[in-house]
Amino acid sequence: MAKVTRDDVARRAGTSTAVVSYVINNGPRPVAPATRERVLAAIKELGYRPDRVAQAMASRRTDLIGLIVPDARQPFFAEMAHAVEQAASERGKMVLVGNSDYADAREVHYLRAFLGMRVAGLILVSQGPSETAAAEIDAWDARIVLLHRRPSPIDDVAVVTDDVGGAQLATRHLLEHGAPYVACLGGTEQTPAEGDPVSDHVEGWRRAMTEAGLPTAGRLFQSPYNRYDAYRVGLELLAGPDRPPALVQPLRRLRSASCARPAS
Amino acid sequence: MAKVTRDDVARRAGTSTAVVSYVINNGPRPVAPATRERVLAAIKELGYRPDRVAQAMASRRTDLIGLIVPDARQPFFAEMAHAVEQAASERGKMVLVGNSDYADAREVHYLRAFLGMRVAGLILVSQGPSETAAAEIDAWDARIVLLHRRPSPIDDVAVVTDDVGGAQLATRHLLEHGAPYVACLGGTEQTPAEGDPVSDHVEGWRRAMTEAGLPTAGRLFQSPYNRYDAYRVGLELLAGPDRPPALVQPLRRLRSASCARPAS
DNA sequence: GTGAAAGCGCTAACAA
DNA sequence: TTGTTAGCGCTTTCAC
Repeated sequence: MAKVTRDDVARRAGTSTAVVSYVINNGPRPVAPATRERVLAAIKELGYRPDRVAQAMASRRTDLIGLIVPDARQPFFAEMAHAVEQAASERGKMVLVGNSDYADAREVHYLRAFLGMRVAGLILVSQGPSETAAAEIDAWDARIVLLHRRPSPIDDVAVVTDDVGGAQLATRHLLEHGAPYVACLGGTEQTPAEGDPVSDHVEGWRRAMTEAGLPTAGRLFQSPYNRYDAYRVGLELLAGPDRPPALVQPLRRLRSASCARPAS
Repeated sequence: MAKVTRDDVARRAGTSTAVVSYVINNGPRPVAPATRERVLAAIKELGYRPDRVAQAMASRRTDLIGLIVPDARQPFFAEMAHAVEQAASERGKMVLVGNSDYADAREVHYLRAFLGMRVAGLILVSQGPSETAAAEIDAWDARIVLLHRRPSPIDDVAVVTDDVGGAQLATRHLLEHGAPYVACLGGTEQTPAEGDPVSDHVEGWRRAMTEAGLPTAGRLFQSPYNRYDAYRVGLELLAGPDRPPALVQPLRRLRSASCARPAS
């Protein structure tokens, strides 16, 4: 099937190519009802589909949203990706998904690729503080939003949960229910970076314990950063000789969110 | 930061715009080493990034791969999407992901949107036989591949597992291990469509039972099409009065695959 | 309300 | 090996 272009439609409808555009885009100029009908009929008869690439080229904007996540196989990010896709779809946008696999290089790779594709917007669930990523973002003054994590080198609008507050609330809640103390199972704490959800959870737990006058020493447990190991460590902990009376573990589930805007 | 175009680079390097293209694309014409150096230097100095949309427009091909799945939140499809993305990324392609959410309309929507975006290729994990989807595919003679499911109205290259054979093997295996009979937990069997993995699994189980001279009546159980309900039904079954001696349940995990090519 | 035409930034003939 | 230039299919300004 030979490609049908806007010119074919115009010819068939006996109008100019501009009018065809006006009909397709509902603007920017008005079109007489009768003309519009002729154009629509021609479009249907010819099976015309506008070429989105050409549209993007001429209008200088795409209908693409880029989404970079550490690993979309993880239920938390899978859920996130699905939600983003749904919201985008409702607004006539398509979503490019990239997995950074927790690697700086891949994060930068997708940043570069997506921005080069002139995405209308980019959502970045950063996998950690990365100077190269920050530099890459600066190079294109692009519309980007950080989600879930707010690594310090990148200074953009961010949508994050109140991780410190949440963990603090949870811990306080358990204490109020009579637990003598609360242990915390908090991921591998290497460089407790600000803006890292797990670090923030641990911080929230620490605050709640401290405000209750309880020591935290020896009550923070760690496991590799995935559900299987966390589960195993949790079981060991609960079955061991020093079974804690209560335990908080950072849940990876998006609920409410707060929005931080950079000074700019 | 004002947009840097290829023309700026050419001017800066003191060459023509064509040479800049030759350098960027490593062809189609050779470039003298010295000239190449000047161009590369100019690119770096100016922070030039080729506009992928313009490239696509001019070359009439994008670096986009479309992937349509029923629901990327499900581990099976999440795994699949990740694998596709990884393979695409290795080949310099980006992946557009669309969830059909098991709805014809959404499947067609993404088919139309992705093909309109002139994706270089499209992978469709169909959510079921759909005449409209088939029609949409025919409308664009596009490069598409069916994955996991091969609904009858769509006649394209398909990559699927041997679902009948797999279930048959599993059932036979259990019987050879001495099970008096094998029950099957097989999803909601509405219209046992050919090419639907679960229908095929059931068929495989049926064949193995039949070849062993065993009746299947009353031994096929059904549950809604998700892991939670399947788990519940499975538990009930195993705890009930008619606990079957052995049970096969279609696993949703990709292993080996066979490739069917249409007559064309 | 409609049409002519100038780009959008790049690729790839074709010419030199 | 390098340069010139005609498009790619569409949007949008501007004149009618």
